[in-house]
Amino acid sequence: MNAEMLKGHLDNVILATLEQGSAHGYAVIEEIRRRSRGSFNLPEGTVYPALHRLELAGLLASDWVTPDAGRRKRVYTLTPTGKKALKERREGWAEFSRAVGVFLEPDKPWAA
Amino acid sequence: MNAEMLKGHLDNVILATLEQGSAHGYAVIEEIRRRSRGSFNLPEGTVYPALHRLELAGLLASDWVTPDAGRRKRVYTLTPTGKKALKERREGWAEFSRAVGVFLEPDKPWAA
DNA sequence: AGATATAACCTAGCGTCACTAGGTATATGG
DNA sequence: CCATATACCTAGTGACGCTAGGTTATATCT
Repeated sequence: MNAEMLKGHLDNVILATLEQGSAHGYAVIEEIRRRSRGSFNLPEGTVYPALHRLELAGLLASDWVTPDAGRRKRVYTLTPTGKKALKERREGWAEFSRAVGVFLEPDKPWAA
Repeated sequence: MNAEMLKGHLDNVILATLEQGSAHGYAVIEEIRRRSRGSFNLPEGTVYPALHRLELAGLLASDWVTPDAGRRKRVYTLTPTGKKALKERREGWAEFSRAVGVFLEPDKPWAA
């Protein structure tokens, strides 16, 4: 599974991760690795810019949190716009994966 | 369904299209549109460079065909290397779509 | 005859984006 | 003291789908 595949899908994965609850960047990376069972082991240089992009686009909001121990964390939360976007992107993914499946999943009946 | 999604998947779609039989570039475009039921309506500037790329990589071979009427066509055929690559890429797609599904298909049981 | 449309090919340049590689700061365990 | 893990950041690179423009050939409509 090469890295190029993720292009255009990373944002959706991040939004879906934060749908389960707010989290800081590093935790997002770990949660994506966990839920994907290791299929998505994303470097920070991939995720941090994506988070900034999504905040700039208004789909996420962030708050700096200073814990008693350890360094500052930036906690991201899905905005209402982000929730709406996620819903639309789910439909986009459904159409996309269905279409690709026609070509790459020949065992399925719809592969005409 | 935005265009960025296709990145890293177009090659696989093309290989799978030519698995059904050799075809020239323009026909590949039409066949992809047909099989995807219009989801993939790809411009020539997307498909032709991809075909050249795949031939350069040894996954496709091409022959110029001069018909009685009309202009010359370049007919592409899957090479043995291409067939093997397609098989691997099918597995890559299976893993990828499973992993994304965890995030974007919450109705499915595996979405833990 | 001229205009338009479709089939069929091509490529230079653009923008997006995941990734590499490097940096900073805080805490813990050997 | 040094390595490891946590936690953040960004400049630059490379890959690639797409835009926009071009060429050649046949058919159709005015």
